[in-house]
Amino acid sequence: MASARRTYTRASETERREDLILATLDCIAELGIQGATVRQIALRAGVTAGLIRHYFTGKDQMLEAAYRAVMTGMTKMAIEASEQGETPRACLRRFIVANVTPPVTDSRTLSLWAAFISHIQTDQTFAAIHRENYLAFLEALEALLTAFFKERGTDLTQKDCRSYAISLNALIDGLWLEGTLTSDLFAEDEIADSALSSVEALLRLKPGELASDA
Amino acid sequence: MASARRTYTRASETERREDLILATLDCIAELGIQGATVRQIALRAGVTAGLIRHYFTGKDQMLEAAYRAVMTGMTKMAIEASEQGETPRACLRRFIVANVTPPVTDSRTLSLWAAFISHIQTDQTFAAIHRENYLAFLEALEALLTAFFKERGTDLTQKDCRSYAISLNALIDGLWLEGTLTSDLFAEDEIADSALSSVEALLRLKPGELASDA
DNA sequence: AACCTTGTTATACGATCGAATAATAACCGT
DNA sequence: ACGGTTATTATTCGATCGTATAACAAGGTT
Repeated sequence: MASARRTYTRASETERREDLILATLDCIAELGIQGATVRQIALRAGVTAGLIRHYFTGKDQMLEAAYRAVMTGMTKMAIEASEQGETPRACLRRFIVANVTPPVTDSRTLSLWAAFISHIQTDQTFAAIHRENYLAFLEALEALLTAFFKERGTDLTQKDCRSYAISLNALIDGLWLEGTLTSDLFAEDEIADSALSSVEALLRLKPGELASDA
Repeated sequence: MASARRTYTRASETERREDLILATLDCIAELGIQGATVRQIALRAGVTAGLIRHYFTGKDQMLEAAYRAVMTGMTKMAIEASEQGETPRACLRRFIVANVTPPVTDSRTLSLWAAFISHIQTDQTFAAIHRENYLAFLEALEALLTAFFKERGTDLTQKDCRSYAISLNALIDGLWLEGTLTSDLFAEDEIADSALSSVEALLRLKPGELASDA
């Protein structure tokens, strides 16, 4: 009566890592970071807990990998959206809207983001990951702004561009936060409309100069 | 050789609760929410772990109390700062600056804020606390805006006022976040200056109309 | 000064955590 | 088809978690 061992299939390293990271994110989003235990994660990934230490040196390293996955996923979605625009103006507009509408505004994503942010002060690696992504986002925004103003014929010092990027980034972050945390308080397109008209105001454009389809 | 018991002094209920909450916040800020265990909290509060359940029904309830303490503390500081202004314009300006400068921009506070935010999706009580404070902040901002525009003679529909408040709140939140998370990237007054000129832009004021001392 | 209330300590319990180790089965090269 | 490699499972370990309970001492009352 030897109890049979579980049957299993071997997976490629990248595939397995990905599964484990996704399972980690599921746990954090649904159960909080407290509920993201190696056992719970393994359960969701369909493996046993011991396997985690075969792919990561420990739980901490896996959390770091998960943080990277979340942040790069967010910026990637926004950048890809902007690349679908045909003019610098459309690119900028798409980038802004993408950041304050689904799938970027997602309660699950926010939950993950906040859980990791709270680790930045404690863990130096998390701080480094944050900085990487913050600077990448800022750079993307600066590039979009530069192209936009160049097309308009407005010349812009690099300093002003950076200053605009910081403000716009703050506004976008804030609207993303509010719109996601308190989504039931806002109408369908209220946040997106607010984002566009606010950006127009921040850049000292005329109303509709960025948002209108004309 | 009976081992002596610890000597202790009885404290008033409010005092003891406060100590325990402060100790909780210390733990979360320095060790992360994972490190905020009943034993560690009790250690910092100078009591033994069992006492916690004499003042709270459990650890969760104490965390909720701690969350309330953080949020009311933040909004209180900003509102008190605004009340020191003598004109509606000064009140608004002070309110904005207070939200993006110390002691509100404090890495410790941010750490606490994020840790609690990540619980909002999981715990309904945390969601309710968040909503209370968000709405209170929005109301305070709307009141400041109403007074400001009334003094200027600009009439403003309630809808526009709300819309402004949402945008301003987002900008303030975002700058608070960036300025605190990445404080070493910015010069002394860069964030505060950026906040004021951005608010001017958002409200479609002329540059300096809000910020200048004139 | 003896008593009563209760804030506080001390200790124990069961559950669960992350990590380590040994056994095993799946896949690959031959 | 077979043997070697190793990805994966299974099991165990010590530490630590939140909670429960009992013993105790501090401070007020009479």
